[in-house]
This record gives sequence, structure tokens and C-alpha cells, in this order.
Amino acid sequence: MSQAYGEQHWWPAKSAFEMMVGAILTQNTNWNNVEKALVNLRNAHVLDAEVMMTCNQEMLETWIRPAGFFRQKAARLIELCHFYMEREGVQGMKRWPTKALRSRLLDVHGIGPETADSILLYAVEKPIFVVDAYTKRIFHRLGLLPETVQDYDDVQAFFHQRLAHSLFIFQAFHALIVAHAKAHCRSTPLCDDCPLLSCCAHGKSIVSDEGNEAI
DNA sequence: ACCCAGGGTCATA
DNA sequence: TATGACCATGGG
Repeated sequence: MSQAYGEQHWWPAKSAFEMMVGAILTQNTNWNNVEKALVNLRNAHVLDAEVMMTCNQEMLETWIRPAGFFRQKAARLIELCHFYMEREGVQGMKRWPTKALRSRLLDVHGIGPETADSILLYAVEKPIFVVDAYTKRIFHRLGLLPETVQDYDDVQAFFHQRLAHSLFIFQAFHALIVAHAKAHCRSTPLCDDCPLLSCCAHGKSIVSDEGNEAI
């Protein structure tokens, strides 16, 4: 996948806090829309936990409107700011064991498993595998991940059992999975040169069974 | 006029 | 435990 898609330079953020904000904003939302919201926040000079925490929620809503779900997300950003300050920023978070920090993140209203793990992997730089819709779809279709495994924590455990627990591996792999999913979006009928099929023993049978399904 | 996107929460059964 | 509704915008 590296050879096929190259370096992915994830996560595109100038600071750890900006990364966390992006993690909230991108929930079920196209990254293009998230970028517009981030530009608005930057122009307003509120891309900082201490500043954002004090700003008016209706103002926040207008800035992040392009990212959709703006009312929920504005409230979630405020919650994130409180968490960030209470934990003394990313440096403070780094001092905590991954498991304990993860469960504190999950206590924050509006932060679920994927958002928590994205923050842990890309902002706090803890070696933890991020599971998203792409990951499940791709590996289910390849026949590598049993269809019976659907639950977030179960899917994550599946990969944790099979991959080296390396920050670099987890960061790069998740990024490449997304790159692969985007490259073979629904516009592509079938990919003969699919870098995953070529290294998957079940590839051919999956392809013939699924017909013209991409990924 | 659809469909969906790098989810999460809440109400039902 | 397991579905379904809801949140909202912009791009294909």
C-alpha cells in the first residue's frame, strides 16, 4: 500500500489541539467541509483551547457551520477544551497510560471510540489502531476480517493481535486504508491493480463473487 | 433529485 | 443487545 499510495502525511494539522478539533469536526463529515470550518476558526484566532473555551457558543456555531452538525459540534468543542485544559494539554495527556486516558476521553460527551482513538494516535501519539467504516468495509470484503466481527472494540482487538504495536505502523496503516478507500471509491467499477487484492489469497474469488463492487 | 461523508447519542423494543 | 432517528453541510 505504501508503494501504491505513497506517504500520506497525516494528520494535516499545525498543532495537537487543531488535530483534536479536526477529529470532532470530521465526524461523519467530508474532510473538505472540515477544512472550511478550520479556516474560519483560524481567521477568528480561536484555534487554541484557552481562547476557544471562553468564546460564545453561537459564534462557534457560525464558524464551524460548513462542517455540518454545527450545534452538536460546537458543544462538543467546548467540552473538548475543558478536557484539554484539565489534562494540561497534550503534554499532560502523554504522561497517562493509554488505556486510562482512553477511558477518560470516552467520558467526554461527543467523543466516541473512533474519535478517542484518532486523538490518541495522531495527537497524543499513543500506538493504538483506529477503526473506521473504511477499515471494516475493506477487510470484510477481502475476507480477511470475519463478517461476525462488527463491534468496534472487537475489530480493534483483531488488528492489535496481528500488527506490531508501533506508532509509525498504526499511523501509516490507517492513513493508507483511507487513501485506498478514496482511490477506489464508487466511480471505479473494479480494480485489477488493487494493491490489496494482489497480496490477498482470497482476492480472485472475492472479485468474482462481488462482481463489479469496488474495494 | 438523489447519495454520502474519516460518528455519536438517544429513544425504543 | 440491537436497530432506527436524528443531527446539517457541501460535493459528486
